[in-house]
Amino acid sequence: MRRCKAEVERTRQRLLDAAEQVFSDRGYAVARLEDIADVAGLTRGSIYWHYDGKPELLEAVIDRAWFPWDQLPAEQTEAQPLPGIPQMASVLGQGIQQTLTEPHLRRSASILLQGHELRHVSERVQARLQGMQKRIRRYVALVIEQAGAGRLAFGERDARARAVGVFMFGALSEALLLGLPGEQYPIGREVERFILALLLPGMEGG
Amino acid sequence: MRRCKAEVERTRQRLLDAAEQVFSDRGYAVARLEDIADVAGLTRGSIYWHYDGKPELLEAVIDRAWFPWDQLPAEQTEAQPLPGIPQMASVLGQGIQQTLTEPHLRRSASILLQGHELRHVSERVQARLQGMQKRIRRYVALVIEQAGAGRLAFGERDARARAVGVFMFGALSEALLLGLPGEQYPIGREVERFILALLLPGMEGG
Amino acid sequence: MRRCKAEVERTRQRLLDAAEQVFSDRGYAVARLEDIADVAGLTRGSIYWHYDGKPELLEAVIDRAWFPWDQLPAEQTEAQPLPGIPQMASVLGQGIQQTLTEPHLRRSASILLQGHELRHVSERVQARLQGMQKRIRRYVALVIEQAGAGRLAFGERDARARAVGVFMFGALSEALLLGLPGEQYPIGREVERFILALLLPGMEGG
Amino acid sequence: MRRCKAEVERTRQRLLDAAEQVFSDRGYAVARLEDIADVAGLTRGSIYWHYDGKPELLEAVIDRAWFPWDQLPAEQTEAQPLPGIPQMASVLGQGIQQTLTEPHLRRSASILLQGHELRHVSERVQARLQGMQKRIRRYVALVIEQAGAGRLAFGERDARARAVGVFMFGALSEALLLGLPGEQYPIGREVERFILALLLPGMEGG
DNA sequence: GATGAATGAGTCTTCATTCAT
DNA sequence: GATGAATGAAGACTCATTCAT
Repeated sequence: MRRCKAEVERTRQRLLDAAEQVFSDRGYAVARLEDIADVAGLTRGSIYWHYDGKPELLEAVIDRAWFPWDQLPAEQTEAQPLPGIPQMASVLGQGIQQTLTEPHLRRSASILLQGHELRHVSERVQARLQGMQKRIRRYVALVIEQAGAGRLAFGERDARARAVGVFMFGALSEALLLGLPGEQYPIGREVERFILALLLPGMEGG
Repeated sequence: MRRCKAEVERTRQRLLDAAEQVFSDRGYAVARLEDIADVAGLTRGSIYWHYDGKPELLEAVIDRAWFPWDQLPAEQTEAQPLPGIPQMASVLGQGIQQTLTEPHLRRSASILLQGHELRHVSERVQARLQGMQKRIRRYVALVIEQAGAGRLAFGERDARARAVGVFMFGALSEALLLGLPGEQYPIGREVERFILALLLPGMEGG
Repeated sequence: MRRCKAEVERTRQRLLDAAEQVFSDRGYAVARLEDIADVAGLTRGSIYWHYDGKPELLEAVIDRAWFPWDQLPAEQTEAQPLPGIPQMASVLGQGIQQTLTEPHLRRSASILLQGHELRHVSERVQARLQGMQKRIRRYVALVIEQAGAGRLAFGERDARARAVGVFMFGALSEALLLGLPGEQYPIGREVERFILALLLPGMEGG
Repeated sequence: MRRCKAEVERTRQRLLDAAEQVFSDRGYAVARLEDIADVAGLTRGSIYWHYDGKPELLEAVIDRAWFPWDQLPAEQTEAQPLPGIPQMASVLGQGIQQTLTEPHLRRSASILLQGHELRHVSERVQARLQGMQKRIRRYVALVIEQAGAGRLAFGERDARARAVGVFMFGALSEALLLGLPGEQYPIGREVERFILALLLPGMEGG
């Protein structure tokens, strides 16, 4: 019965897909390993060959999920020059849109936002959320800095970067909690517009 | 032991307080009725005298919770004239701040934001969130309308009202999910500033 | 609030009626005191003023129930001469018919036949059944004795009396277990006919 | 621990045996799954691997139970010629005796006769009883028909068949409800004698 | 006499987890 | 690698019973 490594890997991915789906649909606490196994076409018992238990399965799901903003540069580099504010707004807006539209991303986001009750399961959830927030803020701050260098009062730059992060968080949370379908509503466009509305006035007017 | 009506009412409130706390601390699914009973100083069984079960207890908690924005006027009336944008920004900012600071409000908010998994328990959760969002948007739209009547492009007013709602949602979600303590961070002030930055430019400049 | 004795007695009867009904409908073990209280128009708590608990309520119901054959003479007396076999057959048949038709009797019988599981609740149930059986047998034996004195082999008389008892038991059990309505089927007449068929041949032919 | 198929089947039988015993001893409503598990040498939880719950366990017990009269021919066939009345009486009498003596049969019968309260659990109980009654009656009617063809008034044949059924029902019920031990009392012999007394006179005398 | 709030023991049921095969 | 039987702990819910009013 020994299968090649690729085969095993495929099974693990099927398992993660299933877990992702069930965790996001029913919520981690209510999700049953049997449901996950069913979706994956396996049995409860076999989950334990691949993962140590339910919490570890959750962590694996979380660790596998990569969001558009996870690749945002944290620093100005020669290889990857920073965009201007309009382009950044577009990138972030599209990130939101994609996250809400692409099933895997949407499910992963839904799991991460499942509330601080997951704290008791894995502190990695909160760490992941914090990391995402920090990354977005840092990126926005960098772009703002470059766009309007020197013209912003001390602290103002960070406040605006934070505002962008909060707004994105809100767009995501709202859509997921209220079940707004990503395909129909141009949430990404809204995000883009309001980043522009928020950042451009203070920049251009300088 | 039968007590006078007031005593019974106090017991129910104690029960709701306890449920609020335990539901928000551990999450609804993980919360044990025994914990709630313990916190309320009662026994598991007596919960069933007052409520039909765990879901009904959740609904009672949700129905009891009133947030600052639940009282926002949905229409312009003579008795209650609409404020200007700065005052509105202040009101909404303080609402966020109060919600994150006052324990009861914070817990209630935490429960409502516990993710769409609560859908399977009570559809009232989502209805409540939607209602809150609508109320805030309507209010903001009214104030914008009054402040800059006629000067906004069609649809622009609602878009901005929506943006305010999304931002507030984000501020709340972020603080609750990441466990930011309301007392230390001036989140309300940030909300206020964001609203001003978003709404004033388009108004005054008109 | 003090009511006269008659009033109290009426309440107790209402309670016993309710208990009789609920015990026979749902079965003793499944019957809830709340159901009984509801039917009686009282509350759970007040049952305890009249009876010590559920088992005692059952006993009270059993003790109140009187079946037609409970009055059968256990001995030949001058005041109450024994009937002939045909008249006895008629009496017993009518007893069965009445028990299956009259609601109170039917319910009581249903409770008594609820199986030996009631042993664990009150040994009075089995004692009652045994008593009924003995009484019927003794009576039948007396009547047989008188009708065909001397002509029956030793032991034969008791065997036939026992057979009559068993047949009546069967008619009752069958009707109650299978839910045959007393009003529509002439079960009593059947009992009568087969007592005749069983007893007359051996008597007359002698 | 997974064992071979035969082992699993043995476990199921052990479970059914245990359920049979506990259901008949304490009564279905009062029987605890824990007791059943204990008797079977398993744990409460494992019952749910094999059956969906308590009611389904009851049904499985009922469906497994086969009484002597379940094999009685429902029709005259060449392969299986009908017996005469004396032989039939002997067969039925022995059936009763065996049912009261053999532990499995006695327990199964005890469960079926546990009263119509089981209606609320599974309508299969009543259906089973009715089926048994019908089968016995049909068989007796066939034998009577063959023994005294043409000499019985219309309807008389069925009435006597019914009487036999009722008597058997009574013998069974009485023994079970009053706890008469099958080994000591010749109840089967009594049934046989009753049947003869009831059927032979009308046949031979014709 | 009656009520209804409160108790606490009892039981079903679920489900993560283990492990022989 | 995978299966499915079995475990055991945990939790929701029921209900007889108590008791202050």
